[in-house]
Amino acid sequence: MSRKRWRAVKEIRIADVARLAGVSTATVSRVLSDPDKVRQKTHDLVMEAVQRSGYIPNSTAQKLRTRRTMNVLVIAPRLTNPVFAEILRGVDDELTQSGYGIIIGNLDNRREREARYVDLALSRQVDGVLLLTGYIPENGARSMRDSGLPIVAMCAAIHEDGIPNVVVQDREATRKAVEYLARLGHRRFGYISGTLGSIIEAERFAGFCEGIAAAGFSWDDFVRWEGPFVFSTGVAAAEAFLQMRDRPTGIFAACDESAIGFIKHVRAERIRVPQDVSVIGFDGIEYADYTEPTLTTFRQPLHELGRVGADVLLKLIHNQMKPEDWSIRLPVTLLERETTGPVLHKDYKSLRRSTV
Amino acid sequence: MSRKRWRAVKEIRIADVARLAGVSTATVSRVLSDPDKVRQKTHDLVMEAVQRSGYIPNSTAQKLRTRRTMNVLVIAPRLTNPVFAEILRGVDDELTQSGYGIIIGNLDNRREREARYVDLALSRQVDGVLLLTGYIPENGARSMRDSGLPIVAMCAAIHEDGIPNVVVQDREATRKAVEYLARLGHRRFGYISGTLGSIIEAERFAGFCEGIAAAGFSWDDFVRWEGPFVFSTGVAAAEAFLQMRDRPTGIFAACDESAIGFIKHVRAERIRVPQDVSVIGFDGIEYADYTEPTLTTFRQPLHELGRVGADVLLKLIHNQMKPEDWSIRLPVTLLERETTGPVLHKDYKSLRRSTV
DNA sequence: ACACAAGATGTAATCGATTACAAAAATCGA
DNA sequence: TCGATTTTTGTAATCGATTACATCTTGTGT
Repeated sequence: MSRKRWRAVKEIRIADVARLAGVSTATVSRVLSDPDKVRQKTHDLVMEAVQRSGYIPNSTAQKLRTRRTMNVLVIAPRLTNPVFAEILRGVDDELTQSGYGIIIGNLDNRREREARYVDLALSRQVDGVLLLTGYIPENGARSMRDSGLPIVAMCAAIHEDGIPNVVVQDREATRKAVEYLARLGHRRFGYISGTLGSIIEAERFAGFCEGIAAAGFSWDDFVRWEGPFVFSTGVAAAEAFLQMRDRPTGIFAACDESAIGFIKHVRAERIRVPQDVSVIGFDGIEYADYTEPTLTTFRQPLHELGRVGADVLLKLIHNQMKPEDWSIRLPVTLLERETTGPVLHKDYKSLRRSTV
Repeated sequence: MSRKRWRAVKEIRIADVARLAGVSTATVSRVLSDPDKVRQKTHDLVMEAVQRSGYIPNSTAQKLRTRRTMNVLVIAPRLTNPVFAEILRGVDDELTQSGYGIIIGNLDNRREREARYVDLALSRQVDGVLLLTGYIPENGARSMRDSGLPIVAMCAAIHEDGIPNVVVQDREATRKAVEYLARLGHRRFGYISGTLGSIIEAERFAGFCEGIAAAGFSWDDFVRWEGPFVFSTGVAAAEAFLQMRDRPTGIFAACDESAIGFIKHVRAERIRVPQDVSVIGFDGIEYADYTEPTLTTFRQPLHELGRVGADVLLKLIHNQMKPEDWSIRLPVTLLERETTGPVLHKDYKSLRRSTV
């Protein structure tokens, strides 16, 4: 009994308001959703009853009847990575404006958690899905698409009919990263990967390889360190780097966090950045402004990406477009800062361990 | 017509499955929610129909009937701050296990956005609310509590009947921070605030003042720089700091991001940390491991905080406790790292501008 | 003042599940 | 085999709104 005390609050239903105002439930509903449909006098009458009773419509009942949940599911690989937090801000800005809510699906870098959110989507708890993740093959995306649910891919492009892509030109950017390093005189490269199996990593690595080829290098001219999009991947890469005889001098990291982890770790071992090794990141997160030295990186238009993605999803939900009409690729911009520079040891093909 | 193509997927209802299996909807429902209540044979029959039709229950209808939404609202001040992302991870881990979903309410540091989420909660879109924010006075929290909605405060403690607090001992920690700096020989202090008007900032500043008093100093022995919990607050503080004649040597920042912003900016002006100025942060975010020098800070048990808060909320939702039974205060631990050290200029009460 | 159109309101069906209660079927003991 | 008991299944009410359609009011033009 006493444990019920805090929950014992009477729920006011639309029928209560109707009775209080002496009208039908239909009229109350109309006052609340389409005031022009009722006479001013009735409107005031009803509104007073609403005020007096403190009525707030039960949104679940509304959802059932109108068949719109006014919620969108956002599936993200990891929330602690500011990249996704920032995209989410953009999404939020756009959706909030239209009265939509956000249900968050956080994979925490564990792919198997995806299934749960696919189920959630398929049980019609949401009107649409924004996919900030993507794995190869993309079964989750397909099954949601097949169920008729509007869905937008905002990781790297998912090449499936009925799934518009709102992505950045990461492939092109990564290619440019290699060219940029090559132009600075680098001849031996390092690639710090992102989450294996993710489409986004595949895209970036493909771009990297294109860059290697375009600059006239071969597969033997780079090493690849693997790991998810986190700080520690960069640290692990740094450890491997420090063990090498012929160390690369031009490093590209598929995300800023890895780049930061790498730099922190090699500097602790008295490797100078950029004099001994140049590092280029990807993302343009705010942290990268506060590292020492400040990180050269590609800035993704994260907030805009979020807004545009949400906007496309809303258009899809409102049937204002066909999915195939939309595939947007936003540009990324290179921020040349302090972690990249020309190769100093011109005679060496690479920075040898003994020179440190 | 063609624009409808992607949405033209027949929805399968429980009645369809019932017809397919030759039973009533009640039986289908029972098979799905309480299989022991039906005969094995019927069970198999129904399950086959479910499989064949690809039936997934409409969760909105379930919610309406059962009066449980299986969703929880989490109101957070800002998602790009990893503190909240990390707490959210803990919350997510706990809630996902119990089948609950998370609706995110991101204030983006703008207090006026709170109203929207209070409405969302009051319209019964969620079964409970986790409040990672809190302002003075706490009207939002009160009105949700009054409506009978389970709610847990996870910012600093909200002192209201019916609202359990799951918080960290930030007041005590902040007091210790001052004592720690005093023990290192610092005599003049700086306090970089968090978001003004937030309960959490009030708590930390109160702790700071307690520390000042406890260590035998007066109001004249510290300066306070104000701003929200972001990097740029630290930068602004650094700018003010650089303009001062009698600079403090012991700085406490109410969050790690501000501390990092401060350090970055003063180091760019050739102030050495910790030789010229000691800085102590609060939060223990991952990025604080990667700054140079590494940040001395208080580590909040963020993930645990999230788990415990979610756990308390679930107990509340399931009526397994009364709110007043629970107020939990988790300890924070001081991580002594590289941004704090003894005062070098013993003769000076503070670091004068000319000595730089 | 009357006929008719336009506007306001009410009645009742509907969204898609769960579940109390009733009815039917299966099980059991004598 | 029969009646009593237990188990399984079905019928229909219910959750709380929206909205198509019917009905009743009001307003307009003649």
